[in-house]
Amino acid sequence: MNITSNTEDYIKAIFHLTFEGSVNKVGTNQLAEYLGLSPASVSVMIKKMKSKHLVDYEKYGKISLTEVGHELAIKLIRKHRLWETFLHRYMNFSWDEVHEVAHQLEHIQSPKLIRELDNFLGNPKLDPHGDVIPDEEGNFSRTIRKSLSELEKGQRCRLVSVKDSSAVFLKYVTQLGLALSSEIEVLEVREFDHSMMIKYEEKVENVSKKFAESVYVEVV
Amino acid sequence: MNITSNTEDYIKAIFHLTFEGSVNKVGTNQLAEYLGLSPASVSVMIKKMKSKHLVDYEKYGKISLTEVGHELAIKLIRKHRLWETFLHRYMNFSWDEVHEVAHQLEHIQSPKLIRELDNFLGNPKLDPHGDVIPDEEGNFSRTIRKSLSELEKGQRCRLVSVKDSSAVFLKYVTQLGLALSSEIEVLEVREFDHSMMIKYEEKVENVSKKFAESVYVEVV
DNA sequence: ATTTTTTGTTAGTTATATCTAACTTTATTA
DNA sequence: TAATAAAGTTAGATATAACTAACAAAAAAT
Repeated sequence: MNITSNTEDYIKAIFHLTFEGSVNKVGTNQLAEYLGLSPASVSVMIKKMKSKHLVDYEKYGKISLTEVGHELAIKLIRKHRLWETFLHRYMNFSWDEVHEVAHQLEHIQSPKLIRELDNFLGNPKLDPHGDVIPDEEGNFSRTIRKSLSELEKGQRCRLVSVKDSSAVFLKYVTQLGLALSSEIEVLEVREFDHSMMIKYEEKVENVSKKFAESVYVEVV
Repeated sequence: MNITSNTEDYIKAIFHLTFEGSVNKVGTNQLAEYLGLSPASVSVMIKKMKSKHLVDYEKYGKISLTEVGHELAIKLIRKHRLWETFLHRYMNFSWDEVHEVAHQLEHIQSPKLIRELDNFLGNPKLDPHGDVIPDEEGNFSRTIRKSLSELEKGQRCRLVSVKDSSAVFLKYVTQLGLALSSEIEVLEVREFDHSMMIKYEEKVENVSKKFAESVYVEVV
């Protein structure tokens, strides 16, 4: 019973939508939307994954990972984030370029390679987006992260990670002149659309609610 | 018209059997044998590859790579050998461990990654098995290599590369105490089975014809 | 409570890539 | 040259994983 790289994509997707999301179960349509596939394809695939004991699922019900599926997901996250770190540090990839290639690299099967890579990188704790890298046993701190949108007028914070790893979003962040560790002050929060006026490094910019929700911060 | 990683395996196999072999065309059965597949599967696949202009082929005829196929093969060889070098130098992989993982890594699609990797490694000319790494333009010196089996009694040589990259063979070479650059003296060549008695670093060993054919040397 | 909307499933098709079994062509040998 | 052996092909089946179209169940709204 070997797991294809396709199945790995499903496992990771379910993990992101459940464990890392706000709910702990996900529907087939929602999963299909996330993966960019038709609900029909997902429906069929989930049935196969159930027979492989990777997911808990009943017809017309919601999907969640089994213990085995959960462990596989964490291993994949670990691989993905270690590769991202490698690409960023040694291959001169910007933080908006790492995701796509790391997505390919995470499917490489070689426990030794991952152990050695982790060691080569000095057992990093965070990836280029500020996300925690699980250790070899799958342990990792689950810090309850606060998004910029939760702050109020006058509060100051430091950018610690991003919710969205897509190139379009990260390019925008970079273009604004923001990066991990940037210190931000909330100058104004508009009641109308929850957009914010923020100040950082002598710059003053207006950002949307959607943007503020995609940025994780640590209040200082 | 995108090329699957499966098709890439066929291209590399044809390259190894033709350009790197003694003939310049190969039959479906021979290719099937090399790839560990049934002749039927290969027959079907080659037809598809012909329609994609990757191979020259006529029914019941022999297979050879087109210009496009040849260029793709060299790119794959370049990727494979750069990854082998990386694994050997930085990930503590022995020369018998690199092949399998490099075979997975060579399918990663990212021209930037390969450029950066090449640069990171200092544009290496040889991989851990002593094979030449093609440069970005696909150029590489094709030295006519001499195998140990071609030497006569009394000749001395230096091990420069190996014909076979399989773990079983490389482990045997290592076990014998041989490695790249080892200096070898041919003490005896048996007419009976062409086995050889060789001397290196104060050791005297008997090796088969098959072994001697799998080792490339430079006469000194 | 019934209709409508949303969500999810099944059936049938397609594409890739493999297999075995049966058949055909080419090459070798008696 | 005719029989045999080797090499190669085709047909039909299987597995994975996707799709569309049609249908069914659950949830929401009237």
